[in-house]
Amino acid sequence: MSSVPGWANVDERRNLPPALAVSTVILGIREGKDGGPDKLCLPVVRRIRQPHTGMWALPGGPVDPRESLGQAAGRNLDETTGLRPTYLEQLYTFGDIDRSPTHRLVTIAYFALLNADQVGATVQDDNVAWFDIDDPQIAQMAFDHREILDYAMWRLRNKTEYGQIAHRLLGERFTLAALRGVYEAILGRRLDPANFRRTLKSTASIEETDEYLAGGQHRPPRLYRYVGHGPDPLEVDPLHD
Amino acid sequence: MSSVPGWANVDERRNLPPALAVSTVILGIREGKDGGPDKLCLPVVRRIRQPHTGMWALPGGPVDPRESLGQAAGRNLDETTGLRPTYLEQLYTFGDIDRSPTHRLVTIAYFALLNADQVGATVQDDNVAWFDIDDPQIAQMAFDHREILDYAMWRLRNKTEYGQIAHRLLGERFTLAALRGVYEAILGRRLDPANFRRTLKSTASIEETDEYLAGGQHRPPRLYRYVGHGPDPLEVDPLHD
DNA sequence: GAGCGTTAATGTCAGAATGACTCTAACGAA
DNA sequence: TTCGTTAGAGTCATTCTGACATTAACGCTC
Repeated sequence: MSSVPGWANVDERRNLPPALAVSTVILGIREGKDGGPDKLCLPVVRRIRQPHTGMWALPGGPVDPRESLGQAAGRNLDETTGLRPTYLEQLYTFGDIDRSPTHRLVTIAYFALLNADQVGATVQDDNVAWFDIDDPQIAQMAFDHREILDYAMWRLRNKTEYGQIAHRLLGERFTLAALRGVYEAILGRRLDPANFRRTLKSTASIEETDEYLAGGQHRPPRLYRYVGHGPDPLEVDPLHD
Repeated sequence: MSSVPGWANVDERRNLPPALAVSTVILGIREGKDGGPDKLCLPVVRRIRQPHTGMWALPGGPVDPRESLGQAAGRNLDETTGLRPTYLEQLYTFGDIDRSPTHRLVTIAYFALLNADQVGATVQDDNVAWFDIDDPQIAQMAFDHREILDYAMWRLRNKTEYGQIAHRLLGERFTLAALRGVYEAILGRRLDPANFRRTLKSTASIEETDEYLAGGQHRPPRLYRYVGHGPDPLEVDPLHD
């Protein structure tokens, strides 16, 4: 383990308090190419400092003493990518001793969702890029960020209540086919359209509107709306679910 | 907000890095009194320092720079209560600005389980006590610890895989009735013994032994064993579930 | 030892939920 | 008008679930 300019060396850092940071996995959905299934995608930032210079990393940064953890996640996200997601939830805190080669770093990981028209709309910057979730270019990431991403996907797939999550990846109104695309992207398998319709119609959180999506080549699909509980909080607090 | 001896005052602490601590919700199970349902219970410690002096709090303490977060939780647990649980899992990180009246405090909450013969076996100390989960004496706790406890219960109830959790609250071998008692204590309602048996027999993680529990007044029940995946890790890492 | 009370363990049955599939409706394009 | 495609409703067999009945095996009492 080598000493890096600007950082305390190994012996010194043992007595420093751990640095506190937040990182965020931000997922959006993008239509599948030529009839393929929809894909989850995310923005990542290129590291311009030591360690892991040049590698892709999750957006994030230090926690200011005057802000809460959720606020820190939202602010860092805005500053590095210009994104303001509609959903933000705490994932897990990573604090292994050697997860950063240069100093002791404790990172609170967050999980965010973007609706369709925010996907791709980051600041113009060569150091920010979007990748599909299975793109080989992010098979390796800085620090343990690839593990954080895998954990986020695991959590997403094991959510019991999808209604909330699916509707935040789409807009205010959506077709059942679009919603099914979201489910298929998350679960990684095709779903029967008829059965999907039946089960979703039996859940109370989605209701049909009187509008139809015009302009398509075939029978126009009805638009649906998510009727969740209450307004959209910036941070979903699991204490009050 | 008053200045407390030994702590930085409000203006000063705004520029200090947040203090990092761990706290643990440790649950065990205890047989119901006179035929009643089994009860979940936990040890708590009395605060002997500012703030919230005299109130009950979750066991915990600061994170040492040389240990991982899980190690910090286990060590603090052992030092304050003498307990070494068979299961330890990270819950959530609490970091609101005003959760401590005296300083900025970020707490990583952990969740632990004890098997039956560890319940009540804490160090001899007037400042450690065991309470049933619904005991009015812990309706209020120091800091936001009551919210942490409520969140731990919510998480426990919403676990999809109970086999692992239930068996760690019992010993190596257990009867189906005892296992049902655990489920009933967690879910807070009675379960049909016949249906409970059926569903559990269909899960692969529990297998029957050739032994029976002797000494009872009625037909001796068969003993079962949990056949989990691999050895017991001190810290369950959700990345590799 | 026979009968009784209690718990262990198995069996049955109806209704709900689920997956695979068919059928009809409504659009644009040819 | 016909055709291809997607929207949306319906059918049916299988599985899952909750409620309840039945049999087995102990200790206890008489």
